Amino acid sequence: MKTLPKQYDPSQAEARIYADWMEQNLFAPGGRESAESYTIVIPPPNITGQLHMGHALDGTLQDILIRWRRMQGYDTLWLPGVDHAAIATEVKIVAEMASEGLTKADIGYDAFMQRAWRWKAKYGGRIIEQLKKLGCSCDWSRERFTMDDGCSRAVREVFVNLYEKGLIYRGERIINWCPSCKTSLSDAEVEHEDRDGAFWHIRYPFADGSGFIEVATTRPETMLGDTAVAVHPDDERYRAMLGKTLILPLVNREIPLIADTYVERDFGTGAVKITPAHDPNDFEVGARHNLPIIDVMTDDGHMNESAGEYAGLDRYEARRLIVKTLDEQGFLIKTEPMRHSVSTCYRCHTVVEPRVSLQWFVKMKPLAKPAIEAVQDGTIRFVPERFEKNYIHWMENLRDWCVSRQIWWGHRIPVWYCDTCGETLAAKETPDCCPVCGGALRQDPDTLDTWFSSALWPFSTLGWPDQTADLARYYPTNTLVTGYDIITFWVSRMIFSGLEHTGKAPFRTVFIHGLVRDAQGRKMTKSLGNGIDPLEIIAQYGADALRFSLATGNSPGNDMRFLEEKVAASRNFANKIWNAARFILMNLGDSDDETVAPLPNELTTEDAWILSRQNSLVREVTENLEKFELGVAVQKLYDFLWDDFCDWYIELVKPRLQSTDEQTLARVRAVLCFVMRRTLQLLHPFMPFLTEEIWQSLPHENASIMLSPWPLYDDTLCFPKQEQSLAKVMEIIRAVRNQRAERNVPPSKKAKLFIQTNDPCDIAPFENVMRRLAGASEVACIAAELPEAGMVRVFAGGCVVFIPLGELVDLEAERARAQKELESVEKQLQAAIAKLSNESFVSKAPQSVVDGVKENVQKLQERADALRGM
RNA sequence: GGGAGCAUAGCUCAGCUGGGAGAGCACCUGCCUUACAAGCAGGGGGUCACAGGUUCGAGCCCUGUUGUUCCCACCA
Repeated sequence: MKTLPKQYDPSQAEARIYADWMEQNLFAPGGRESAESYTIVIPPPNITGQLHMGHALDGTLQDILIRWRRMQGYDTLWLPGVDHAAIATEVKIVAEMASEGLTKADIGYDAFMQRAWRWKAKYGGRIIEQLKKLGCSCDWSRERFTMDDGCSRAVREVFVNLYEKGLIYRGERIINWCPSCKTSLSDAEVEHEDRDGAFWHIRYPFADGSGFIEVATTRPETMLGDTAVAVHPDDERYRAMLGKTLILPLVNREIPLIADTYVERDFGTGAVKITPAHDPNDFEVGARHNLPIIDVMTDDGHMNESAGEYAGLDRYEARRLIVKTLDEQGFLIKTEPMRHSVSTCYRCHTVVEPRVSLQWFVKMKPLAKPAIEAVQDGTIRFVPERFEKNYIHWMENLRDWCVSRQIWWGHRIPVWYCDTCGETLAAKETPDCCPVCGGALRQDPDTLDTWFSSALWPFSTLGWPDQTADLARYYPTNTLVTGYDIITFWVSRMIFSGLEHTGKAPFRTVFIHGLVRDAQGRKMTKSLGNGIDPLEIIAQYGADALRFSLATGNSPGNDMRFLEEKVAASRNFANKIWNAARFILMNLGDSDDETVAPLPNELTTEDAWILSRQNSLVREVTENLEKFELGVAVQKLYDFLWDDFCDWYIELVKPRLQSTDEQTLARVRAVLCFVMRRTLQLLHPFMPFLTEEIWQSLPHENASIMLSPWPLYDDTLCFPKQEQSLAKVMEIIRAVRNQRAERNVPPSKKAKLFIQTNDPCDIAPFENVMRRLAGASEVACIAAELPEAGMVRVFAGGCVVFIPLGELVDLEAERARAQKELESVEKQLQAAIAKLSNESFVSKAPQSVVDGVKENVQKLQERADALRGM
């Protein structure tokens, strides 16, 4: 006889089991040529640090899906990898260098890149190890990196293709500039937050001395770059002044007063200073009016030489000084406090500075159209559906995508310039010399937005642009699992990229989950220091417990709070299953160790009951998984295992396990093992380690539970009649327990049970069970009511149960209790009768509902009659 | 300025296409009943935010209100 320790110890089991899976190469697809494929590509974690709880959730959900599909027989591929996370990583490396007193300029490009690759090796590797600890069954042989050779090739291919189609262009535009990261950002990479600021009203005098015009601004330092003031053409207040010239205070530059419909008459003073170099709207106004563009800032947020005496000052210092000077010179009219939106960098949260510069852009309109259609026509489906609206709205309002970045860590833009003849060349392979004049070439120094390569992830990782076997087999992928926070960054770009470059949508379903928050509902962030390390949780409670608690009570698209108590509860659940397995093992005969016994031909009521319940469970869990209702599925598994199987079935079966009859024993053992095995299979995607560990201990056919087939609903295991019978028995036991507990009857004190029933055959086989579970000394089925007084009388399962509890029975109290119960029953009865006498209810409600009420009336009636008899 | 989510037991949350208000934790009572005290049995606790509406019937559908969170948006 095998035995297991009393408590499940994940820390000793998990590493061993994972190593075993790897040894047997169970994660890689293949060997199922005739099967349909099922593919998930991992949202590649950034190499900036380590796994956080969000990754743990993301990984758990993917692993549940992939393990389930694998057991269903699909040829499953879960393709892992990590993302170079251009800006984020560069910022980290620069910070690390700063702590050593070094800068990028100090060490130069090559040394910096070496350092970055070392960083990648270290942190990329760490993240992979963490995913393994979680139990993720990725095909590690296909692990990819967004900057590996294959992905880099795909990036060049895409860039050049887009360039040749005219969908990528270089132009001088106003873009978002992060003065801290010193690079351009795309619109998506800018966050907006409301901050308290001020609205400064400034006097701009006319050159001819005929007074002044009042402008209001939140960023006075940009006035140094003003090249006009604009008013609305129909604004009566200013119409007469149009065409006049103003003198820009502090700078003494002459600038025109122009008219443009962009100006809102009701806002501020109705007169707007126009700074084409530092405001996107002003840039457009400037373009319409041919205004000069005067850039007054440097790339790190300081004032440049065009700022005259303010040159060299930080932009905020310059702001203070300018306001002060304006005030001193009488130009400042007033300062009103104003809360307004400022744009910040999504990586470092520095206030972004709009800036005119030469950048590469992807033309979005033509790419967005098919990407919108693919979602509208259902080619791609979001779960939950509501995110489709988000996505479509965003795609419909896209501006061109600024893809060039002024940082080193990333994909170099595959464009070369010939300084000799001025040729610009976009090429997939690095050219030797200018194809036009043979002169020397200089590659564009910029790199690409990190999302440019992530956008290609579903196909670049499968070998594209080559038509590889993997690409043919596993692309398009099936399910993309990710958080709603990167729909715009990533999901949308994968969709239009997939459609444009492969002609196919990259995935069928986008399964969206929410954020994992802390116990107070706050986002877990480094600055708050409220992050919880998944590895510590795993070390303490086990990966299964973590996975289980992340899956439980989590509904698609909704945020969840992380509570350690929940993990503890999951750990308890794991231990519960462990002990159920222990119990089964203890009761197996020596010969049962290795052989899987078939289900017996003859089933007892409780056998049929548990098999039937489980059969329903199989159907429901499968349906829930198909609908991505993972949280519902896992709850059902919990309820079945703990309540039905442990609390009832195992208890019901204990008397039979005392039997000395080999056949009886064999039958119970077979059912126990069968149910346990099948439930483990259903649970395996959620708790892979524990289920494998137990699977190995029990008689089993497949070498690993991973190789076992997903259970199927089985018509021959459906026993509604036995389910009903057992429900009746359970109800009786519960009612008796309740009465005993209410009266504080000590467990040692047994009492005889008289059960008045029309179907004694349903009850008789459970005499032993009732002795154990209901404190019965013996059980007698009777046909008619017992005339004797001094008994507790309860109604349960359509029966009346009489319990002689001797001196514990207080007749008066019994009568009072009966009276109270009668009142309640009559109330219910009246409500039910009223329902039935409602003509429209009877005619309009479904028959099954009406029948249910009728049945209920019958029961209540019987019960009321009996109660009146007391 | 648009759009979305959430509001259910003391806490954290489930609740699929309308018909029984639920789970875990916490709380109270009694149990070391030879699988499990990380356990067993029993129990208390909810006008399902508010107000209308649709329906035989609403936590669920519709409208509005309040509170809250988030996304999008170039009003200086």
